[in-house]
Amino acid sequence: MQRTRFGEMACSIARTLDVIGEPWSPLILRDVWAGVRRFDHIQADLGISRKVLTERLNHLVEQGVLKRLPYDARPRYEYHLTAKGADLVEMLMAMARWGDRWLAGEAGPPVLYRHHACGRIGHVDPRCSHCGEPMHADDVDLLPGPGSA
Amino acid sequence: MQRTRFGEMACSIARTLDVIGEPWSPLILRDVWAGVRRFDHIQADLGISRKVLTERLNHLVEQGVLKRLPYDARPRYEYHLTAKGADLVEMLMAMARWGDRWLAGEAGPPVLYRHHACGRIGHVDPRCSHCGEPMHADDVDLLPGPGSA
DNA sequence: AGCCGAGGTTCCGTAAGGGAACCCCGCCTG
DNA sequence: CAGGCGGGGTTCCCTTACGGAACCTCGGCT
Repeated sequence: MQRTRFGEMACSIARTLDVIGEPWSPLILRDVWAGVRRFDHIQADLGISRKVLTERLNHLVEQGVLKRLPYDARPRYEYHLTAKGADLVEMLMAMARWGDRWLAGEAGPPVLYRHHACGRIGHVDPRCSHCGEPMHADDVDLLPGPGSA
Repeated sequence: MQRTRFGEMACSIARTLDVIGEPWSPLILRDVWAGVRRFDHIQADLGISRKVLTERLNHLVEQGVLKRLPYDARPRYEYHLTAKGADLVEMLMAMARWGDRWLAGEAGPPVLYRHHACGRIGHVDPRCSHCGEPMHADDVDLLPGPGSA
């Protein structure tokens, strides 16, 4: 999509959208994260058109978020998260958390997250990187940074 | 955009995308969060077409993420975050954090976040809601939840 | 030799974004 | 009280990008 490119804006949210903001991209990343790594499997899981899936995968690989790895002597490939891509997962978990809170119906959340360190079912909780206290909408002031040209 | 509706999927990420996944929507929310609340101001700030801005604002209001408030005796309106919308800000901060880490150039991040509780410049750090330890891509297992029908 | 299956590519029809012009309506000014 | 202004949209047309289905390719298998 996106006729207007966001990447030129002095805004990290806009720049991030330039990488993963196209339709389907977050869901493709979710699939790869969850272990659905092959073209046909992703296509079947999401019901996305093969054309668009090709475009999205290429873009995500170009952006260094996914890498394409052969898994057979034949030309067969799997897509895996790079370190840059794995770092996006916390954003996906924040999205999932919001959906769980505000959009899950009676049935409850469709997916649960078990934390390795404590073994319990939990969710992400955004904390300040300095003091560890909660960091929500009203807990911050926005200031111009060095790259605010 | 989105010809395919994501809302029916048993996935909180997909459902969240149905609310804020259309092009421009996260940037509109960022603007409102940052205090740019009026139609013409948002339009000028983003360079979005007025038609699309109207559509997005209506959708976000319908979804209960924004509310439309009069600010004058004349028919003049401002858009504000609802509680549901304010809760989305942690997702925006996660996006901004990723852009700051991976896409900011030499100049550094365009925006800094000052945390009220400690007064320092920081960023969001995703922590487990139970044990408070870091919660990144490799720190969780995904399990089917009650709403996984 | 012929088939299969993964991973794409091509083609066409339709819907959604971009841009610019236009409209409405309450106030303000002369 | 006529005309202008400014916020907040709406309308129109053009172009681009998605959706879907068909087709292609290449290695291996029977």
